[in-house]
Amino acid sequence: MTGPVEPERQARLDNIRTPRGRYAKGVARRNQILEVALDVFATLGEKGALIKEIADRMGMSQAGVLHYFGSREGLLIWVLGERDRVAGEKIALDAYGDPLTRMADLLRHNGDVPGLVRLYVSMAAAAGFPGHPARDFFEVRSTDIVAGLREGLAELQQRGRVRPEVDVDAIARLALAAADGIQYQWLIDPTVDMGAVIDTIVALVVDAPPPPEAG
Amino acid sequence: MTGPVEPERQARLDNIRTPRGRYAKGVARRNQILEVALDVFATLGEKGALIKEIADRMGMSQAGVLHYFGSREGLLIWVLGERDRVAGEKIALDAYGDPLTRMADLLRHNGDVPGLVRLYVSMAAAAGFPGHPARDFFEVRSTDIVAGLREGLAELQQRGRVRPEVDVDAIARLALAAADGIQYQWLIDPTVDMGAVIDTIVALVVDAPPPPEAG
DNA sequence: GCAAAAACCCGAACTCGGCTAGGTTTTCTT
DNA sequence: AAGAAAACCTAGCCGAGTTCGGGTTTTTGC
Repeated sequence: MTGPVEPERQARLDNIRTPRGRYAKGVARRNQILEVALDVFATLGEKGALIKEIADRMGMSQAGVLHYFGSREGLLIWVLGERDRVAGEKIALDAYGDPLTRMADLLRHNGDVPGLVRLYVSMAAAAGFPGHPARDFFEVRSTDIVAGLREGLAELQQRGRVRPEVDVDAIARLALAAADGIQYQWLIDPTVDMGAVIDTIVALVVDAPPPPEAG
Repeated sequence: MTGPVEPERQARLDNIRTPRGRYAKGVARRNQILEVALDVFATLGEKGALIKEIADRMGMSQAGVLHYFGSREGLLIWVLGERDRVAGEKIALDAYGDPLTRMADLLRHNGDVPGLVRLYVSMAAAAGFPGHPARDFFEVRSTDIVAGLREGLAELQQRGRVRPEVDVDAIARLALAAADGIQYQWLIDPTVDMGAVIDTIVALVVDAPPPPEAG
């Protein structure tokens, strides 16, 4: 997210004492913590993801972990961001089909990591509180997702695979809501097929692609 | 929910000591606590809903409150049930239109009680954990809702207001997922119209009612 | 009506987890 | 090599839920 800034030069000119930034060891450690935390959340869930647990696995103290993230919630937010980044990479690979089908794929992939789904859902709930540190994260995130879906759907609409009377903005919002909702539906009943919900939307809205050069 | 049982007679015959059940004062107090808790959650949200706060408003001690519910989570579950009950009563009054439109109404009504929505969402997330005491509650609840929707939609389908090729079961699940998802969408952006998402589904699936006895 | 039983309810201690303060060690810069 | 800042630890505080023992109030059987 935030790469290492380098305000040293300008600050030097201003004769202002500049912070050094993290040491090499520090950034490595920080990434390790993130990795471990991701794993802990995935297996133990948020409830079991005590910073004590993470610290133990890292072979360091609680305070040591806190040193990097300030608070437990701070760590949580970074874990979410990391999860998004990883998922984003994965989805970028097989970037075929319409945006909704891609979303369905992503959801099915989420079926492998219940701990993270749980973390995501509970963080989202907590972030609903005004002033919550993660609120920004989710706000940006959902805005981006809706925008992406709308764009993709509008393109399909221009190509004639979505009927012109369909309100692509409404569909985009519906898809996001359904995707979010089905995840915690799935948490209490793991037999539900998360992708199917999005498929339902696709079936209602997206027409089959035209036969390849009928002739 | 659980009325005062009366196994005294049989137990007497068996010469077994029977529990007395709650006293009149007890059930009254319990209901008061539930009412207060509902209000506290609605205004302060789950984070601020300390049992200390509820106890203070009741003019009693934390332990006193706990006496009735065993644990904080126990209380939370009862609050959710109570909220469902109240909402159910309200929706029963204006029981017009198709089931989806009724659901949209309910969602819009939820816009008045952000604290409860927050509680619901975060509890649902927590209940995702295996063995969580609230898991049962949510399981039964969503099963019931999906069944109700499916039934209502099937009826509409028979009356010809839903096209025969539509999979009512899939739509029911989609609607529930969308309803759940839009709620926490709304938590982080209160400007979204929660009902609109369901309306989108209605627009896709439900045809206009036939003109009243044309001719 | 009068015990006795059971529910009611409190004060106080205990637990557990996040967080802070402050000091010590390690790493980097010059 | 020296000094400054990051890395990291120990110790302890604090807030919130939970437990426990015991006293008080309400019911109920006789």
